Amino acid sequence: MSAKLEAMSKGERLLRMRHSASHVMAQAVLEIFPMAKWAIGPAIDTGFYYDFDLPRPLTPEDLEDVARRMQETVRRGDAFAQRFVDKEEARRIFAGQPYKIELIDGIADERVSLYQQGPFLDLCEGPHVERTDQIGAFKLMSVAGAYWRGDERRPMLQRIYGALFETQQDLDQHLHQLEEARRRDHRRLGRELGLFTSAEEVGAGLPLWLPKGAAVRRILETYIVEEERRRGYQHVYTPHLAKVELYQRSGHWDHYRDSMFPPMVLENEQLVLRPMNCPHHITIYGAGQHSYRELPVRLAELGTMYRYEKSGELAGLSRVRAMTLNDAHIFCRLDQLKDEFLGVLDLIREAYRVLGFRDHWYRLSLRDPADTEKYVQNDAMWDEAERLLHEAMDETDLEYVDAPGEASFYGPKLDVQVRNATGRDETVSTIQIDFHLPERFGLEYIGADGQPHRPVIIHRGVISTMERLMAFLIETYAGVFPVWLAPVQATFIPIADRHLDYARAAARRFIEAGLRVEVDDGQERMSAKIRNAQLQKVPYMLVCGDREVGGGALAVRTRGGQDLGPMPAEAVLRRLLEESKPGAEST
RNA sequence: GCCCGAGUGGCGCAGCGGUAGCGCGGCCGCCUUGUAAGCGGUAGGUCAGGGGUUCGAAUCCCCUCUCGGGCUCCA
Repeated sequence: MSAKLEAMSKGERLLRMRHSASHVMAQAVLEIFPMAKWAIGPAIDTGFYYDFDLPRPLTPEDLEDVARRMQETVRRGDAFAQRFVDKEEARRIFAGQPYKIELIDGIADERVSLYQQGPFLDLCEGPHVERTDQIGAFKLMSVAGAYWRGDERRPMLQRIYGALFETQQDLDQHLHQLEEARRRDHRRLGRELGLFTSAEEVGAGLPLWLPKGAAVRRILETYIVEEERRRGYQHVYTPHLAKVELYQRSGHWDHYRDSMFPPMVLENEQLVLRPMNCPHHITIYGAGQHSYRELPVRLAELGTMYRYEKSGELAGLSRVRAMTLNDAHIFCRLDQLKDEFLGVLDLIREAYRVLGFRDHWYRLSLRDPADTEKYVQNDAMWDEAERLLHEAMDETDLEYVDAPGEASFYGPKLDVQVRNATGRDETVSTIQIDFHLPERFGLEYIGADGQPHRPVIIHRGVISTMERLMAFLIETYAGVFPVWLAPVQATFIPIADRHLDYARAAARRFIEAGLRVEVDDGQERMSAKIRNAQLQKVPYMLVCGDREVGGGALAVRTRGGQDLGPMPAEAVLRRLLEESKPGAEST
């Protein structure tokens, strides 16, 4: 490494290495396809990519060929040389390269920057390393389709992704992390642990919860409903469909129709599956009279809803077409808004603590000023809601980032983004301030002045949809659920047939006490039963043999591999009950 | 939805023009067992579905469905 490179921060150096590698890759691809058109090739988090317009799809063999050619360029150690030309000259150089021409047209300056290494000349601002032998350790990972400029109406290009790190050791570590992510993947663990499944005949994006997955879900639902009850929420039940008129009134029909299943037409009405629960809850609020004294009204429901997600967007449990949201709508006065917002935030933080979510950040999702058509038209309302959100957030000690363009169609929101096993962020919690729907539905409360006033609605989801939550939990714990969440908390393991009755009677006691246990009454050896329980990540294995049967004991083994020896059955039961409280640490 | 790749018994895989195989699991039997796999036997597949090419297709081609990696979109 040169002194100049060494003087840089590691981040700056990596950026240059990765960006330089993308040029080296483009050179290799052009050697193979001289007629190729090439687009852009930036550095990304873990490496780099470059987009190409090629005469045929790339194969894995092509990637090997590209990598080989890249190594040759690296070996030569060609210098990266920058030079500047005026736009006219640049257009001549990149004649026949429509993507480059478009990029040139988009540059404000009259002068554009070019970089050359060996025979390869590219439109590029840099920066780069000095020579091609300084790009570090890389591996070409995959070929993917990507729209030119991320616009689905524009041509689909072929993108080659590469991973790149400073040293082979760093690269190996990264590849190892990817391997680890695959090991934690909720789709794989969901099958191995018997949590959920899907069936071609049922349909894409329509998961089926197996008994063990359903057990975990029930615990989560019970936990959150109880937590909400303590915080003054009232739970309701509402149907999963409604007349299309309801969504015309709410505005979903105008702004959200692409994500809705088409209407079912029968007799004289059209019914649609609901994509959101708010209209139903709003209708409940609107069905009665409300005094300012009874606000806020907090209506909650584990609301099942249906969204038509494009087929290519579906993914395991984290992106589905039928989902149940931990939903609630808070109807309050303007002067209560901030407290209610902070109350929801507090609930979110408490839930994350209990669930063990650590890696998350706060995103203030605002309207995109450049594309206001996507949203309901009411500038004053948007400005006020966004101002209030900022104000409320600034009152907390939380850091957050503004994200223009991420708002919901009816209002801005605070999203809590959680990082999953594959390193991708997804929204788990959301708090939305809504001045719009109260207007559309003519909602009112009677104020102290005896006059009708308009309430504000806070839409909020705390633990997300049960589907996405399940996916996160599986990945967070790599399937090793804490005792309070484990679908099976203990497996009783009788050593021989003569211990079966004892094991069953003991298990009965545990079940009556509210615990989730099983008896492994198979014909295998004890050690095979232990192995099975280990693979299923059952927290406790309770061995029943001659030594235990006499004294009312259970030989306790933890899934951590610890043999705790015989313990009184009652002591084990108490311990399990203690660890079954929401958020309890498992030993 | 778009680009690329993949679908073989419940699961993991082999076979890639000439009559469908392995491991795990399942079932039956034997063993009666002490902290991560006891032994033996046996059943189970319209090779995702449909169409085509061929004397012959799991293998080649086309369409559909599902899954995966991305893009766009999103809880």
